[in-house]
Amino acid sequence: MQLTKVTTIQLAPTAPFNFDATFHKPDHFTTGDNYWEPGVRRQTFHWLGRTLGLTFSDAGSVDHPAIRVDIHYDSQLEEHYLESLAAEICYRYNLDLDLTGFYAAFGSDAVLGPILSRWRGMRPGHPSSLYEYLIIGIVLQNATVKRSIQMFQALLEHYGTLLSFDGHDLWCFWPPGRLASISEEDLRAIKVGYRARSIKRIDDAFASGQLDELTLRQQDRETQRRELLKLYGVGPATVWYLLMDVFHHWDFFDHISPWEQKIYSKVFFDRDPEDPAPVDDLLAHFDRYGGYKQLAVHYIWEDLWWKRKNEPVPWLEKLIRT
DNA sequence: CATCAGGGCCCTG
DNA sequence: CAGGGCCCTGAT
Repeated sequence: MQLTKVTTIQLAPTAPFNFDATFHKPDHFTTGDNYWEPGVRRQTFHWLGRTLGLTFSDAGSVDHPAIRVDIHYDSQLEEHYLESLAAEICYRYNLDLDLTGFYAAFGSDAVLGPILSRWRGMRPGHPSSLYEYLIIGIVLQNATVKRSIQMFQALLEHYGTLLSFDGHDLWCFWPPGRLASISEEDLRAIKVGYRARSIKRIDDAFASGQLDELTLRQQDRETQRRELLKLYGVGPATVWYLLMDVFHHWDFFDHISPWEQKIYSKVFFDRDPEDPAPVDDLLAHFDRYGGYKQLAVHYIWEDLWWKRKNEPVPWLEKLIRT
């Protein structure tokens, strides 16, 4: 689908704001639904029944931030639609997040201090809706990175829409309920394996109205956790990611998967990844970051992945099963 | 060739 | 609460 029309809006994040570290997370695997280069991020966006192509451009500085968003579309967008889209972008990327308390508390911390100044203004966040993130979470399960990418790409190519805009072709997610007429067998045929059942049931849950993202955002964390765990195929690992990335809770840390345990062990305790520190020791260690523990670990984690992007980190390469 | 684990989760006993 | 099984892939 060619998106030939363009309209532009400006967003004003709170200062400080780091464009690249917010709009590109080097630990997220890349597929054909977004394209980043310094100062520019292109991505598809499914919002209120419309498929859009978005180009985010850095139009300011860390201390005087501004984001230009070129919205590529094909049918008329009303003013109130643009307003709700802007609010949604703001939510997903945490453009209103106030980081001053976090920086004040840990700016002079021996470990965190240098990292905070290196990435000053970086926001946590994720481009996906709850539905989209659930699908991604399912294809991450029990698979190597390469296989996850393969499954996700196959899903996009079968059920998504290829959007052409701004000189790029990027895949856009399909809407919840799209899989109603698709059988579990159809999904298995594109090699998602036993995850077909989880994907089907998640799609059903949204189509039937059992789950509504905007309603769930208003609930407290434990309600969110409980509701998400009701979904077939969603367990502790997936719900942990969701509470952080989709629901933006920064003050809890209760799960560490085996591959992350090895990396944290090396980073925080300089332990041999083959003989990692117990999960409970790591969780206890994170307590020092109090109500900011997700933010603290996110900063340290992203710092590591940016480092790897610029130069190989030999011990880390071994732990990434591509 | 065969075997096995991988960025989990469900189900059973 | 422990452990087997699961789709597929590629490493060994």
